[in-house]
Amino acid sequence: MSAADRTLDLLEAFSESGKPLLLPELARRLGAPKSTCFELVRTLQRRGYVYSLGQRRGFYPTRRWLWHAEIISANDPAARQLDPAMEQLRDVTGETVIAGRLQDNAVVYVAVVEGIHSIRYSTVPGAMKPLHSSAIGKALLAGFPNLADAVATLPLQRYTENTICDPTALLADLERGRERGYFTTVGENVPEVMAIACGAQLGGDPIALAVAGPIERIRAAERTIVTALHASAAQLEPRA
Amino acid sequence: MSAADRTLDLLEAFSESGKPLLLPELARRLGAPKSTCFELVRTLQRRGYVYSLGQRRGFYPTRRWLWHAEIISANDPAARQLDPAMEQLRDVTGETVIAGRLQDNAVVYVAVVEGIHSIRYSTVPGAMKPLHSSAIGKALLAGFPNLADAVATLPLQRYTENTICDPTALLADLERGRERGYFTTVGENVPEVMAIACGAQLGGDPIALAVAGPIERIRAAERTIVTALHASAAQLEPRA
DNA sequence: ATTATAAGTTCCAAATAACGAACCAATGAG
DNA sequence: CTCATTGGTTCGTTATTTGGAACTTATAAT
Repeated sequence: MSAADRTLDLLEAFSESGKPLLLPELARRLGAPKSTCFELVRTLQRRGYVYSLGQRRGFYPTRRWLWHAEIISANDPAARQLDPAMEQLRDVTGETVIAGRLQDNAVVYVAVVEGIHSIRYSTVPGAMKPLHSSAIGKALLAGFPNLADAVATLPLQRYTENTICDPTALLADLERGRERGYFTTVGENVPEVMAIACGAQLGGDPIALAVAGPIERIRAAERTIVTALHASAAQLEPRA
Repeated sequence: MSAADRTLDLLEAFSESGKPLLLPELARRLGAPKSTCFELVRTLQRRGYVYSLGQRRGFYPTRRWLWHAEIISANDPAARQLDPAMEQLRDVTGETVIAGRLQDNAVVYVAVVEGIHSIRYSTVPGAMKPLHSSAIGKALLAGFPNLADAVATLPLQRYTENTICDPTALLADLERGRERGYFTTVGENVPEVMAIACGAQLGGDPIALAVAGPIERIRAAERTIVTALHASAAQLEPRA
């Protein structure tokens, strides 16, 4: 395993633990020997990305990560493309708009623009959702070439009474989505929440856009939302 | 050079460029062969930390960095130690309080608590200052074992008419600071701004605390500020 | 004080990633 | 349409890093 992976593992380990870690504990979390972690920590320390709390009091990442990450995020060209499209979508629908992409057999929300209603679907960038019970997940799944195989390997865990846990039913649902050009979840992941999604391209990578909110409001505006979604998706990749 | 270093180099390269980079350009910035960068980018892409803008349109880091960095920074125990001490210092002095550490022959502000006056020294965490013209820089310099050599290698760039650009004069100033236990700048970096700083330890790493504001106010309160600074510095490292 | 425990550090053989060159493919110019 | 340019990708050898065990040092308990 590469040291780059190790570095990311370390970042995630501290992000998850939320507290300083001692070398053996870090080693346990990274699944690496102490000596390897030692070397890694030493490198990051030399570069000012990790500091020591003192002898036997553990290590912790510095704000240098945040510093660079903020600058990078502020200049993110994807966000520059995405944000206008998503804000327009929010303005047309009034509902929360989400962009998601695939990551390790799950959906990760890469951008969120919250709706205008006080009762609205509320979430954060970075949140992760299962593929089979989120509208974005379905839209992304539908892009798979060998769909049946993909579906067969998914856990299809149940989240609500509406969750589709049967592979055949899920395939049918996806097929229906493909035909009409959009995908929905109706309380399949979070009760009371309905979302409509369609696939899009962001710089070659497949993503999906979704509009989410209370079931009644979304269902009532389904036509409008679908039209707006398709327009936004098309707007994102004008040259594809 | 380790892949961990390479990963940090990449983060910094994107932070500095502020725009997507093509593989050859990235390789140039990292000082590494294309193939190495390719492998690195591929790894980061697989982990969701970098995305491709599309064929020949370059790569860019995702918000996943920000996501983790924010969580980590929110739980930073150094900030937890530092913030109370700095807030207390702010309450006693009424002025802006800064904590800084060394980074690549410069001071970087790691934490800032702004003062209560409407006319006050105002800055942000992450700001960088030269060693020879900032109070924090002087306090950190004074911790160097071979001080004369260190001073000799510094550029000593002029910022204001008060900036000390002569190595001998700077050494004398530092020596005076060592004797009395605190360091000052009086309009040497920013006109009208005076700061008083002293060294401290934060988990073994040397840092410095400073109180900064308009020259007259700081000078008038010099005694009070120095006492409060020493108390805070001692409070930070109770067991050193 | 003494000892036990566990963190931090070093070392060397074995595994792995880095490097450079060569190759493929997409864009843009003529 | 063809060709030149250049970004992206692969491959095998070389050099590094990794990983286990052994060692040192600091804390905690007796």
